[in-house]
Amino acid sequence: MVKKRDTKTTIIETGLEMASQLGLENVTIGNLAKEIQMSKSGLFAHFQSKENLQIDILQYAAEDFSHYVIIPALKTEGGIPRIRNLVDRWIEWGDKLAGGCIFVSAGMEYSDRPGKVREALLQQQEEWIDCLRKIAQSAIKAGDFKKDIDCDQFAFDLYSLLLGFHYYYKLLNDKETKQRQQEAFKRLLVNYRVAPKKRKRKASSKT
Amino acid sequence: MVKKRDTKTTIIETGLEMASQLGLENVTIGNLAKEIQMSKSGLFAHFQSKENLQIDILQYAAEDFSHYVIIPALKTEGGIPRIRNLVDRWIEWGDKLAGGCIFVSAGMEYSDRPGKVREALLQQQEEWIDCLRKIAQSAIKAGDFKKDIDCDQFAFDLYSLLLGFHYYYKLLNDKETKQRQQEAFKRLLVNYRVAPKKRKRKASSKT
DNA sequence: GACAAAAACGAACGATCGTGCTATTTTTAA
DNA sequence: TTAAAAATAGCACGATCGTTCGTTTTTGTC
Repeated sequence: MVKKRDTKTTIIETGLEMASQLGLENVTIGNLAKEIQMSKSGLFAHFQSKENLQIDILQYAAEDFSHYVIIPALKTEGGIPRIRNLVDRWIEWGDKLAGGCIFVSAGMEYSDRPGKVREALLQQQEEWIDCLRKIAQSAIKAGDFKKDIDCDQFAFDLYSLLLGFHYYYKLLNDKETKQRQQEAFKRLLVNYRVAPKKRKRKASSKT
Repeated sequence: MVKKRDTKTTIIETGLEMASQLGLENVTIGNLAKEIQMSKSGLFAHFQSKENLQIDILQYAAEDFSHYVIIPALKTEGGIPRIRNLVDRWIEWGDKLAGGCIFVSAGMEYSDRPGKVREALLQQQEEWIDCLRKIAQSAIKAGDFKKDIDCDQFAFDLYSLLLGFHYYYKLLNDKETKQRQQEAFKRLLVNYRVAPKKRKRKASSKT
C-alpha cells in the first residue's frame, strides 16, 4: 500500500525546495499553493502565519539533515573517518536540494533580520556548531587529533570551508570546486591531526 | 560650499544600506522612497526598472569596495603585508554596512536566481577572485609564498575564511569571531609561505 | 447512513509591489 | 527673462502579498 503522505508534509517539502532556491522570505503562500495545486487559504490553514510556515520548513530541514547527515556519521568510527563521513554527507545533502544547503543561504538571509525565524535558525546553527565541536572532541579521544587543539576553532574552520564550497559551487559553478574543497579539507586535517604520517620524512609535500 | 550630493547617489547609497540588511531583492522602491522622502515615481525615474536599481547598487558597492579595499591594499608592499592589509580592510569595509559585506549576502541570495542581477554579481565576483589570485602571485614574486602553490586554491581558501567570518560575525554574534578568523588566517598563511621560521625580512613596513 | 470534526475551498480584505502615464516643479542655458 | 530640459510629484493600473471568514467537501466513528 502506498503510504499517502499527508498534505502538510508535502507543503513543507515543496516549501523547502523553494526556499533553497529563492530564499526563505521569498517562499510565497500563493506560489506554494499553485505548485501543490491547492488553495491559498487551504494551505494557510495549516500554519496560521507565514512565519510558522518558515519555521516549520527550517525544522523539517533540520530533521532531514539530522537523519541523513548527523546520525549516520555518528555511527561511523570516531575520529577522522567520522569527520570525513560527515563532510561527504553534508555536501551530498546540499546536492539534494536545487538551491543547496538551506542553512547556508537562510543563515545569510537572516543574519540581520530579527524575529522568530532568525531565532529558530540561530538555535539550530548553535546546535550544529556544537555538534561539530563534539566531533572534534571525539577525534581527540580516538587519538586522531592532538590533545591541545581548540575544538571551537575547528568548528569555525570546517564551517568556513563548507561555506566557501557552497558559495563557489552554487554561484560560480566552478567545476573544480569539489577538488578545491578536498584540498583545503586535507590541509585542515593536517593542522589538527596528531602525527605526520609515517611515510618518507623527507620532502614529501608534493602533490 | 557644501557639495550637495546628487539624488541618484543618495538613493543608491541608501539602497545599499538596505540591501545589506534585507537582501537586494527586498529593497523596495516604496520603502526606499519613503526613507529618502521622495515620491516613488520620482525615484523610479532614475532607474527605469528595479533590476537597474539593483545592478546600480551592486556597481556602486563594487566601486566603493575598490576604493576602500583593493586600491589601498595594492599600494602597500607586495607579499604577505599586502595580504594582511587586504584582509583587514575587507573586514572593516563589511563593518561599515549594517548588514555586512553585501557581496557575501547577495552572492548567496542570487546563487540560484537567473537574470541580469546575477550576471552582474557573477562578473564582479570573478574579478574579485582574480584579484585574490593576483595578490597571491605577487606574494610569490615578493618571496613570501612558495613558488609551486596554487593561487586559485589560495583565493578559495581565503574567500572561504572570510565567508565563515561573516557568517559567524553577523548571524551568531560570536564575540570571539575576529580572534578565530585571525587564528585561521595565520594558519592559512603558514600553508603558503616559504620559510618555516626564518624571520629575515627587512623592517620597512609598519604595523 | 448519520453526524461531528477536520480539511480544503472561494472570495474578499487592505496593503504593497513594480511600473506606466501626465502634470508640475525645479534647474539649466541662452 | 525666458524657453527648453531635467527632475520630481501625483495618480492609477494590474498583480500579488499575507490574512480572514464563511462555506463546502472529505473523513472517521458510532
